[in-house]
Amino acid sequence: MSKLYGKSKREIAELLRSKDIHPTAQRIEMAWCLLSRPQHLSADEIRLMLNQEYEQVSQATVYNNLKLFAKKGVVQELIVSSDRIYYDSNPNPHHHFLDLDTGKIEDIPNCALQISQMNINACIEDVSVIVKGRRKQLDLEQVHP
Amino acid sequence: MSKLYGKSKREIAELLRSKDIHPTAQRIEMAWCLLSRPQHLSADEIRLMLNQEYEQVSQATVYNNLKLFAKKGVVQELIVSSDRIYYDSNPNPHHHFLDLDTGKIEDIPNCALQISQMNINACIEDVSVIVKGRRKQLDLEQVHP
DNA sequence: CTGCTTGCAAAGGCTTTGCAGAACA
DNA sequence: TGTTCTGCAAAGCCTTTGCAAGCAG
Repeated sequence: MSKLYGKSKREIAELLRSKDIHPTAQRIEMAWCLLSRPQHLSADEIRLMLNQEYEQVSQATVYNNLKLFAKKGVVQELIVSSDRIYYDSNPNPHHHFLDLDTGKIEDIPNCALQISQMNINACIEDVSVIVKGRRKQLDLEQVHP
Repeated sequence: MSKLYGKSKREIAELLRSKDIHPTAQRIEMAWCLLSRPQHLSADEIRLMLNQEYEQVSQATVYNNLKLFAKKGVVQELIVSSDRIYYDSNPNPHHHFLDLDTGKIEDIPNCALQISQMNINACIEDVSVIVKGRRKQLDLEQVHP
């Protein structure tokens, strides 16, 4: 399995093809931007990032392709608040921490959270854990600035 | 601690007062309906239930009071899909199962799901687990009708 | 040439809000 | 009498969709 992040655009095109997605210029830009590192972005954040210098991708295309990416397993839709959908550049199963102070979403490493028991009479397709909290202030200077 | 469900309207009024909510007619109807049993309802489902026979509560009031109930801990906001917010009549911490066939949300008893390990450097305020899956067909007649 | 994509604009759906009138203490 | 609450209508916001034009194989 190749690296997850920091792919070249050529590699991105290949990844898209491998997921049965026709690699158009817009899609390559979007995936390249999203998959540059672990991150959690809304459709609008992605559109703004892409169009900073000049208009590269339209709003409709951003929305449509994000849905497509999620369906094909390139990224993961993340439902943490009711305002908007976030897209997680890590498509593999893992859990999330929402920092209530900053609103930022972070991945929880699988080693940091384990579900020990699950007695549910069903074919389970997905388990998502969302932990909400506030980062501890380890730095005393923040208390006495 | 008194029973959670099936309260009389008088008891509902008392519950609301205990949560620092002025018990108006509309609020009592809403809470009485919601807290009649364990359930997960959207704002619109609640409005429809309340107004089946005659207009009791307006849309704006339903939305405003649900937000108020959630803030005061009478019910719990449930974010499982991006389309709408659900309100859970059980305000205590627990987890949820989403049936992908029916779209119905069910509570997962705490005994059926346990998190064994959680190494997160933060003050945790909430942990929500959403399990998505399909109920197993235990009835063979459904396979050979 | 044909099917897929893009992008604009409009529509859709849920939720929030401004405001006037009603209810209540 | 003053504050709180309700309800109507409109606005807001994110997202989806219809459709014509563009692009690619």
